Amino acid sequence: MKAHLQQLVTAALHDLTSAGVFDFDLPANIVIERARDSAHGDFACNIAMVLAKAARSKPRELAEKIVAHLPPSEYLARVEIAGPGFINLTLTPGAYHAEVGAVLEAGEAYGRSAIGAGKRVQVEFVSANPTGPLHVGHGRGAAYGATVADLLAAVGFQVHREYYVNDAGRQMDILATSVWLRYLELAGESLTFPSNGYKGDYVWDIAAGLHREHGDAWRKVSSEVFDGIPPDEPAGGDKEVHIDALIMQARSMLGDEAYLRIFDRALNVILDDIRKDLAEFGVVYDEWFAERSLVSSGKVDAAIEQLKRSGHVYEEKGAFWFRSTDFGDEKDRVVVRDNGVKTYFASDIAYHWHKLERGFDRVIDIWGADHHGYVPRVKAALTAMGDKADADRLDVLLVQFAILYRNGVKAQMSTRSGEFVTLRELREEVGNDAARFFYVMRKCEQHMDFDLDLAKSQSTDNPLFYIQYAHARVCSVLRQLAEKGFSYDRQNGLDNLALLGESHEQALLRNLSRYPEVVEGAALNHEPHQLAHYLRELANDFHTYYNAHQFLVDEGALRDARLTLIQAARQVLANGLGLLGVSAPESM
RNA sequence: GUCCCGGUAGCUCAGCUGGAUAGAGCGUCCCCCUCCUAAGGGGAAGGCCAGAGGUUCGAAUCCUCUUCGGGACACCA
Repeated sequence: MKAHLQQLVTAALHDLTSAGVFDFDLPANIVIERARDSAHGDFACNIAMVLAKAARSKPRELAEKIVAHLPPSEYLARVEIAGPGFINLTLTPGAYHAEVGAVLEAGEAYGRSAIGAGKRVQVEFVSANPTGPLHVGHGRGAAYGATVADLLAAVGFQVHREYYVNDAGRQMDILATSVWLRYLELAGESLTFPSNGYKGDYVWDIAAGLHREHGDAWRKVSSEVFDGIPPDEPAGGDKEVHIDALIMQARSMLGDEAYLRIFDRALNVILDDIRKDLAEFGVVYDEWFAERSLVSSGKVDAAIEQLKRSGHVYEEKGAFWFRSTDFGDEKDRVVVRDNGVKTYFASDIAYHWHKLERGFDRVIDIWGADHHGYVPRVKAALTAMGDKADADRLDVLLVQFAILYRNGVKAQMSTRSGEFVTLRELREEVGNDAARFFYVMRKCEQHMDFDLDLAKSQSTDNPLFYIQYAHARVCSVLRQLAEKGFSYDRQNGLDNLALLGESHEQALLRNLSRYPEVVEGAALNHEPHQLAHYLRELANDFHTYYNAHQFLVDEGALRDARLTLIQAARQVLANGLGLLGVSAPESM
C-alpha cells in the first residue's frame, strides 16, 4: 500500500522534472509515513518541505504542483495539503478491502517481499565457547540473531546462519584439563582443583562418562601430576600460570593421543548439548564453522603473512603486533605472542576475512555488548587485509545484557562459581515461546529486565499471552460456526467487506494493512521488537472488536464479511508470531 | 582516563531515523457479560522527553558540553 503511494509520488516528481520544474537530482527514497492522527488521512508525505529549498519554492506551492501531477489511482480517495506543506493522502475503503483479499490469498506468505533481491547475508550469532552450557545471556543473542535472520529471509535476502566454534583456543585446553582432573578424582585421586578450572557439574558428567568407558586407563598419581607446578592463586601464586602449567603437564603425562581424546570428548559433549539446546529453542544454523579448520587449512598463518608483507604487522619484544592504530584503533594488537602462540584475534582476522572471501554481500556479527571494544580492531584488520569497503560489509550488532527478575529481585547468578542460570533452565521455567518473545521484545541496545513472573503469567499483562489469545479466539469462533448451524463463504465475505463500517472494523482493517511495512522495517533495521509491538497492537484491535461486536450474526453477508476480516487478522497474527519463532495456538 | 549503550508517566518500555496535540502496557481509581473464552473490553488521573547550549521552517529524535546508571578497556578467549 505504502509502496503504491511512493510510486505515485515518484511519478509526479519525475513529471515535474521533465517539465523543468526541478533542476536537481531527486532523493532516492520518498518518505511516506502513516499519519498519526486520522484527521490527517491515512498517509502523509513531507516531500514538498524536503525539496522546497532546492526548488526555490514555498513548501505549500510545491506541494500543490506535486499533487497536480499525481497519477490517478483507484485506491486514492482524497489528497490534501496541510500544515507547513504536508501532502495528506486518504485511501478508499476499497484499498483496505483489497488488502484483506491479499492476506487471505497469500496466506503464510503474506508480508514476505523481495526487497533483499536475493543478496547474500551471513548472520553469525551466539558463537559461545564450547566450554559449558549456554546461559541466559547467550539466550538473548540466540533469540535476537535467529529472528533477525528470519526477518531478513522474509524480505528476500538469502541468509546464511552461522555459529563460529572456538575449538582451538586456550579455554578449550583449560576445559580438557579440568575434565581430566575430575576424572582423576573419580578414579580415587585426591587433589586441589585449580581455581581457574571449569567447576560446573557438566565437567563431572563428562569425566564420569570417560571413567565409565575407560576405567583407570588415564589415571596418574596426583602428587606426580602436581609435581613442579607453580602454586595456584589461593596458595599465593598466579592462577593463569598455574593452569597453563597443568595443561602442559596433562599433555606430557597423557601423550598427545590420549589428551586429544579427552579434549575432543569434552568438546563434542558440550557442542552436542549446545546444538540440542538451540534446536529446541527453534534456533537452527546452516553452518557450524570450526576455528580449527581455519588453523589446519593455514588460513590463520596466511592472514598473518599477508599483513606482514603489506607492512601492517611488526615485531616487538618477541611478539608480532598488528598496527591497528593506523586504522583508528586505540592501540596496536598482538597477533602472535612471544611464546609463539597465535592469539584469538589472529584467528578472528582470518575468520572475518574468510567470510568476505566466501562472497557474502553483507556480513552481520551479533555480539554481546561486552565485546564492543573488539569492533574497531576487527574492522581495522579487514581494512588492512583489503580496503575500507571490505570493512564496511561487516555490521556488528551489539546485544546488551538481560537481567532476570523473579518476584521483583534479580535472579541471575554469576558465572564464577560455575553456577549460573542456563538457557535450558530458563526455557523450562517460562517455555520456549515466552523466552523467544521476551528476548526480542526490547531493542537490542536496551538493557533488558526479563520478568520471569510476567513471562509465565496467563493474563493480559503478558503481551505474548495476549497476542496468542487473540489468535486462539479467532480459531474458537471458527470452531463454533458449525455448532451454531452456520456456514462460511469466503467469497461472499470478500464481496461484502463494504459492510464493515464500525470504527473497530476500520481500525482493524487499517492495522492489518500495515503488516508488510512493519516486517520490512523490522528486517532492514534489525529490530524485531517493532514486529513484537505491532502484534500487540493488532491483538488489541482484535480484542476490542471482539468485545464490541458479535461475529456469528444471523445476517449472512455481514457474518461472512466479519469472519473474513478476523480470518485475515488470524493469518497476520500467525505470520508475525511465526517470524518471531513463537507458536500460534488454536486454543488456550 | 578513553570508548560503547542507556536516561521519555509511579514501574517496564515504544516513538516508524527531523514532522502536525508525546504513546502503549502494568500499577491506581471508575465502569462493562441472560452474548462467539471476563484468560476480555471501555474510561479517568498521571510528562520541564536527565540538564544546558547549538543546528533549522520544525528537535524526544541530529551536534557539543554537563550529569546519573550499565558495560568494556591483556602478549585471555
